[in-house]
Amino acid sequence: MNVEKLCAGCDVCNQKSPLFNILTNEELQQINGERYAVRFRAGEVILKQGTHANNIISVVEGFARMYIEGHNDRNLVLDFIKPWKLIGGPCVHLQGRYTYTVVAVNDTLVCFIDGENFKELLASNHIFANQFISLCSVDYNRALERMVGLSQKQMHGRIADALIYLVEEIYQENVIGGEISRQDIADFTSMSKDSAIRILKEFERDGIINLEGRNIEVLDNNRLHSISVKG
Amino acid sequence: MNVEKLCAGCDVCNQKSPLFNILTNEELQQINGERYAVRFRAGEVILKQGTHANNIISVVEGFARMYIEGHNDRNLVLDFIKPWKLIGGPCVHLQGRYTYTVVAVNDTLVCFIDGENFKELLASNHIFANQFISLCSVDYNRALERMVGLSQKQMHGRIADALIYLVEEIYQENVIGGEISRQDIADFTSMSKDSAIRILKEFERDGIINLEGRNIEVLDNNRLHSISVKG
DNA sequence: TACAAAGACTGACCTTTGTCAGCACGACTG
DNA sequence: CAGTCGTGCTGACAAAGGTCAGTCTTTGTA
Repeated sequence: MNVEKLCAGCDVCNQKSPLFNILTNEELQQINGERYAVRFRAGEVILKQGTHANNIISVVEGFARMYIEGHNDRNLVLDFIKPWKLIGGPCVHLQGRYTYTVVAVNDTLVCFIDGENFKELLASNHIFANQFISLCSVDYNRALERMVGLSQKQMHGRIADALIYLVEEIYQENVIGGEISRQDIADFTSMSKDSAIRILKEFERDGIINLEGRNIEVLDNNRLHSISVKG
Repeated sequence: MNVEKLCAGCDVCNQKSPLFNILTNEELQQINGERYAVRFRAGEVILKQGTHANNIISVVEGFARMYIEGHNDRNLVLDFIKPWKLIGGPCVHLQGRYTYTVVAVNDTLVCFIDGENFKELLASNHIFANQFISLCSVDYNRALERMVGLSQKQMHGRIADALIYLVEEIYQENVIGGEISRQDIADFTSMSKDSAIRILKEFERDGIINLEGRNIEVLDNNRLHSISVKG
């Protein structure tokens, strides 16, 4: 596969990635060295839980799902991934295995950045390191927040949280697209698929959302927020 | 209060803290500058969720509980804190508010390190920064693991996980001491106090543990692990 | 010493959530 | 065109877990 076709090189491409914005051309070439880009088709595994964490990946185009393969064949969806999400930092840093799997939902273009190169860059540029720590901190705080939500809210609140997150953070419009299945929503909110469907239908009957095939249109954002708070 | 009585200064004291081990005396004086130590009595709030995150705290002596104040007056215990745990990194880095509360369980001696000094040290010593990122990564991966456990395992598995963690990581002996109440265990495993008591009693009847007042003695570690895996 | 206040414990009951079986519908495929 | 596979959807039922009221211990304290 011709990598150059996919990506012109970090010094051009990464102007778009906010984290890489501050780097000089020399620094970009440092991570560009062993970098390679791969295009994944929908459904393909980008990164597999349990494999050795050699690379930090940067999502350039497309849409993916990041989840933990948990107990009793159940998955816990951690996040839905858009550009320019950086994945794998913590695992690479511990020189361990990836603790989650990432799968392409749509066709997705991904850059694999060598973990050691990335670490060297962190060591040589402390502003970059500082920004990386901030990114990790955001992820950490979000994980704590979800931990509380998943363990303390009941189904209505969890579904409301999921819809709010998808609408406000991921889609940034009122319609959640057909890429996301009912099973995805169930795995994101940690409930059975049947229960997720039931709650969605209930929300539809109450005029909070509108279901058209797989699409979910949010009609009453305020009510959703109030359900989220009530738990 | 005379701080010097509590702590002789970082250049002496922090030989014990693994993270601060690698620092030179000059670097230690840099964080020692605005550092102060405070002794908390059992039950006192060391750090309150929602207050401005100015300090990174390092627990020097004692035992504390770190929890999130969640929904419907329920708490989620994130961790039990021994020396030399460092707390507050992510929150300080985002220049935000603390997202959790830390309360002394026993009398506890704590060092408050100025967040800005700490960040400067991270910027000037990349080995230190690297170790700090590793610490954060461990916390992050642990949070993910707990997220899966709390949301996918049922009560027996969650109690087993809690007991294993307390015995192997916190107490490092077979007896979990009376500092930890049934409510703490309930808040750590995200269930009601009554349910936690029920499961503990059941484990006692099955000969897996022995309850003597508040103390919990683990008799059959293997069975505990097998319950943890089964979910 | 006696009383009060916490915390541990138990049983009965109720709510939430999962499971399972079955149907409907659209998208492939032989 | 028929078949089948994946997914959405529904109702009946079962299991898990929370709530509540009340009792029993322990501990601290006047």
